[in-house]
Amino acid sequence: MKPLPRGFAARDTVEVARALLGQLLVHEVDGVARVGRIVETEAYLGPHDLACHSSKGRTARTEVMFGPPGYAYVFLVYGMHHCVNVVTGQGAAVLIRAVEPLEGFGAGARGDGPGRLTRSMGITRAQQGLPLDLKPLFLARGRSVSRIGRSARIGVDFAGSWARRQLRFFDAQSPHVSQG
DNA sequence: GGGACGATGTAT
DNA sequence: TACATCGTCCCT
Repeated sequence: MKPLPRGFAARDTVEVARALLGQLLVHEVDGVARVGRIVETEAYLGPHDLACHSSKGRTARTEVMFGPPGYAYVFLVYGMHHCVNVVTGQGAAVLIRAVEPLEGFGAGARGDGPGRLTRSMGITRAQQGLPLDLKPLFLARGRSVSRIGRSARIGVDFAGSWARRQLRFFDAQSPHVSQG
């Protein structure tokens, strides 16, 4: 399986959020590939976006978001769930919220939800800052999405008018999109 | 040093 | 609708 070029993420963040739909997220654990087809994403536009972690300032945690595009930003929420993002640069990133399990998922492991997919694919802060065009964690070409749905982002009600922006994108035909 | 607060998931 | 659970951020 051939990784997408790192430059895939070096575009407008909304464009990347849409282009990621249908592509594959691959994590090799102990030489075994876990493959999910991305069916739900959210765009976090940068320091001016009050829902974006980088809006709280440039800190050790968010530093990778200010680096070059095409790297993984992984964080822990609620003390127990990891979330994985594709950095697009300038403090912006795309959160992967759901994948369709294709390969290497354990029995009963699910991909619907940002915390579920990282758990199922073995992604933790150990993968923070990894380039997404090299093993063990990378993006690859998948089957394109025929209809893209759009909505406000999930769980960012604190962000004022930014909470209402339509920055969540999903495969309208996929049963693996999260409930939100 | 300490307290408030999550880009969630699951059980009640 | 309650709550588990802990890293991060800022000291309100």
